[in-house]
Amino acid sequence: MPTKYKGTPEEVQALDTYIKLQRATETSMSRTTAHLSNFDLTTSQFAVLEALYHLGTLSQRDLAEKLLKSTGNMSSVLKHIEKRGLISRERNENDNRYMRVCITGSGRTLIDSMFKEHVAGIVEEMSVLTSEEQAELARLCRKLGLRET
Amino acid sequence: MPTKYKGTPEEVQALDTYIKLQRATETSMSRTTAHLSNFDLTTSQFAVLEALYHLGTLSQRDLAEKLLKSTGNMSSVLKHIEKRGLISRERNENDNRYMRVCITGSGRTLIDSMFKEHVAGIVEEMSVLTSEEQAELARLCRKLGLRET
DNA sequence: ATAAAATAGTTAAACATTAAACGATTTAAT
DNA sequence: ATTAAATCGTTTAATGTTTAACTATTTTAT
Repeated sequence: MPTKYKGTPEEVQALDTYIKLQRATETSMSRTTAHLSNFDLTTSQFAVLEALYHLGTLSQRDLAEKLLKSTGNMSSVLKHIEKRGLISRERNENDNRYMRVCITGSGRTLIDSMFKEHVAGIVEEMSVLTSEEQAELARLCRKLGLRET
Repeated sequence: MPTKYKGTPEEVQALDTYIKLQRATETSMSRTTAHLSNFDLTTSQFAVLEALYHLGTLSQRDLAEKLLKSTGNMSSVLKHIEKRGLISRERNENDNRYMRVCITGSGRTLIDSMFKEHVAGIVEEMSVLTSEEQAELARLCRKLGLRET
């Protein structure tokens, strides 16, 4: 998907890499999250449940930081999965500003029932790349995302 | 950001690569589109304008395919930038099902005024990678996105 | 101790996004 | 020619998302 933009070779390469990164990520994420609708989960809801499942109780602030989302977004997403009984919330007794967000038994059961399938989809998605290519892609992403060595 | 998941080495590497790809893309896209708010443009609105600017008149269906979005989404995004006078729409005379979406003079002027800055931001973002690294990242993304050699 | 600053979470407004139902138009099948 | 199927765009419902204003709580400065 080379851009139509006429620029210096440096600009053309940066734009080309940029758009390919964007497209590949979009399509990869789309393919690997399509099955979530079978469990009536949105990608955001799944991300929250998965974080709580693997990391344990977190505050909404910590969740927002882990997931790169705003606190307002957390309020909204948590409201839905709380209503469905997949998570529970209570005030932190030591500091009443904080909420302690926990995954419930029901939420844990749901993740238990589908996480293997989820991982299998990701392994399948990544299997077009060799182990060495995956390592190199991870390295380049780390360098790009952190903007540091 | 290695996952907590205990799996086979293949699973661990796939998950690690997957999450790094997702995070790097999110942060890169976030950094390179932050300036759009200076022009009262959302990323979706900018994507539409940029496509029309560089590709010329397109139908809403074609726009949706280029941008990997639904036709319902196109209806919504186009409504906003049409109201603002940045694009115009008319029915295709040969086939009345189609809309012909054009960027207006006003829309063109807006993109003219900020596209160089946009490109500069992307070049700056990508500049943490050498030219060879960018080429390799593009290659890996192409392979991953298309799921073909 | 008290006032100011900082922090956590909620809410509202605005826009994005999709799926599904829908109406309008065109094409294909017979 | 008529019917059936396909295609394009719109709308609605539901959810996601951010920013900014807001409340409540805690911490800091004096």
